[in-house]
Amino acid sequence: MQLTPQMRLTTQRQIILEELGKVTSHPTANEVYDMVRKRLPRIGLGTVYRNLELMADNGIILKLEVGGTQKRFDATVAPHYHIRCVSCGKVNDIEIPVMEDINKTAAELSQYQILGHHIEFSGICSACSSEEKQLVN
Amino acid sequence: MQLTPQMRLTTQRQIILEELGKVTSHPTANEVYDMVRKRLPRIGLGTVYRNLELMADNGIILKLEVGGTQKRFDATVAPHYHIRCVSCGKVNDIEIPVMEDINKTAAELSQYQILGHHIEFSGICSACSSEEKQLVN
DNA sequence: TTATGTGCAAAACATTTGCAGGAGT
DNA sequence: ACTCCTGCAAATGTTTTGCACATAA
Repeated sequence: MQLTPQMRLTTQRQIILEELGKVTSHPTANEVYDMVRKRLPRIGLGTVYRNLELMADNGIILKLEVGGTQKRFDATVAPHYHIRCVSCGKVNDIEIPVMEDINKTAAELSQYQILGHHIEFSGICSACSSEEKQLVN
Repeated sequence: MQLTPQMRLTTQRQIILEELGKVTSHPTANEVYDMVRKRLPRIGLGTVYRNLELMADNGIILKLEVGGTQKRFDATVAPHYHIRCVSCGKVNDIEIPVMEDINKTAAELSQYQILGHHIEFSGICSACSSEEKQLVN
């Protein structure tokens, strides 16, 4: 997708951005669609996909290419890391300091022009581990 | 998918594993299918998916949930990190020492039971950056 | 006014699954 | 023999796209 300097501020885009900003849950495109549809019942899923993609390309939001089958979106563009529960699939932020220096290390140890990095932890969230205990009993 | 202790050694499984072991390119399921089909022309894509999934669950291979639309598979199960070219989409290993300690840090700073982590760098590979130069000229 | 954006529906991909027949143990 | 596994094809799930109409600038 292209960076279009003349990107119009449409109602759909405003509301997508507002709704994404309200949550910390890193929703999938379909979840954003459901949230937005409460306010704009006639919006199309294609519009949601197109605009999330466009905003991600323009650095307004973050597209997370994490584990699981669907892409997720995040209104927080400042660098940070994520943790995914292997049991329920939910993705959360994790408050670990960002390692700025490893990009330099990576540049030295590879033939690539490094653009960035992302860390994804995997684990079991507290909600799922208490469920697990209940099942065992 | 389940861990079945009585997992049979079929021709299909042997060949999938052999072919995956031959390459360092982290192929997608479809690419594995193409490789395997040269030796087993009647194998089904479903069989490839089923077996890659099964082997990943048993720790025989690694399933990479990296950027891009498709999952990728890796015969090297020892912990290591990856780098993806944002231009051509290829995924390579990157020889950066694995940080074992950050799992502990993550456990302290979160409510999760940490199982592991993965780092994915993004950048532009040397092949793509030389192409880029040619296009500019 | 006019280029850009939207809704809708179809298409394109990626992956999973049901089932009848085949093969490993 | 008795499971487990495979090939095939259909189903499912996710994302992209074509197009006629709508709308922001």
